[in-house]
Amino acid sequence: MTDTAAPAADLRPFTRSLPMALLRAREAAMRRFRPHLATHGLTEQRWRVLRALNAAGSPLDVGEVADRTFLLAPSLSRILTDLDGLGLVDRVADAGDRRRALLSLTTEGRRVVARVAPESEAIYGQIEERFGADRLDALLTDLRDLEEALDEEILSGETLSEEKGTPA
Amino acid sequence: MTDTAAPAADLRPFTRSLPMALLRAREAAMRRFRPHLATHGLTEQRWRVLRALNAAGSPLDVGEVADRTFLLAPSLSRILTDLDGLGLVDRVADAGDRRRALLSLTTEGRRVVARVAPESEAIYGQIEERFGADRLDALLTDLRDLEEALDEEILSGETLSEEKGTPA
DNA sequence: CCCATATGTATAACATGTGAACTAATCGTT
DNA sequence: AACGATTAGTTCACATGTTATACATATGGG
Repeated sequence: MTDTAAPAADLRPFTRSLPMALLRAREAAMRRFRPHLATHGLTEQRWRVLRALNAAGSPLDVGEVADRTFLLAPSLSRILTDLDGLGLVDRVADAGDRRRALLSLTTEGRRVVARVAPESEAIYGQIEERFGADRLDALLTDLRDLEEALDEEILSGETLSEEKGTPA
Repeated sequence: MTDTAAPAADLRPFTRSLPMALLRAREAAMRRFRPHLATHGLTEQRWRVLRALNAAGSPLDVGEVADRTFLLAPSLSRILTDLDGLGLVDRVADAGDRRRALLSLTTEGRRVVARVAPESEAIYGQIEERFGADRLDALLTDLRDLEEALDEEILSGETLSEEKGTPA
């Protein structure tokens, strides 16, 4: 009695679902990076943290790193404990605001980045080659546009009551 | 000692990283769906399983559902236990091949799909409206192309110099 | 000063992602 | 029929995602 054939509702097939398409494309890309990172004992997320600190050059607080790596605070908190334990990242309390923890790469952390970066960029080069560098560039622009379009005013009519209140 | 300013390596900034762009765009989309699904006690992944079974109309085995929902076997196994426990999905052993478990929606499962589908499609309509239906269509095509380009010969090729250095 | 509130970060609890090992059933060969 | 190899699914172990909550320090009135 549970295997009748009539669908209960009309739903867009997965092949036309944006979240599924984004997930699949991302997974196709990550399948190329993950084995490489794994040989260096890194996960994708740990690598994102190392990259962010490397690019910054100067210490960042946890919130900054969360924004730049697009990691949620609980995940980042665990990852920092791990990277600290591995001796790749240094955590020191901010002297001016002791709620903040300032993060920086250790010497060993920089060494790991220097070792992983070239091959990581090489893999990226392969992706550019396969899909076309110009087309990839256009895709990145589209994705950025999409993100901006979707991030605006996320719930219809819910908030935005913070406006100046001046009657129309 | 750990806060010198010179980056250890040249790395593409996150703003030009394909995996990050895909992740951010997907998250922007999912932020719109998640609250809706949560009000029905559904996670994104459970909803994908219900959709797949609904679209199929006839029972599917676990492997088929894994392929269609793009879920890995361990995740799907747990999710099926949950959906079974919730009374939304039925699991019966295949008579012809007793390794297989045949999955179908229960009556209650179909009821949930019928309840969730309309609003889910409405949210999708909002996304189309914001980004442009035609542009979204083109994006889906690009993403499909990208996936195909990256999935080719990744298993057999071993194109990358697989240096067997000792894992750090 | 004292307190209420806000902010930065961490922890808890549960669900999923990921790679590996495991179990049970089937298949192909002999 | 026996047996090794395959296949479908599950389970394990650990890392991350997601939401809610806790905790500490800062900040802004009274």
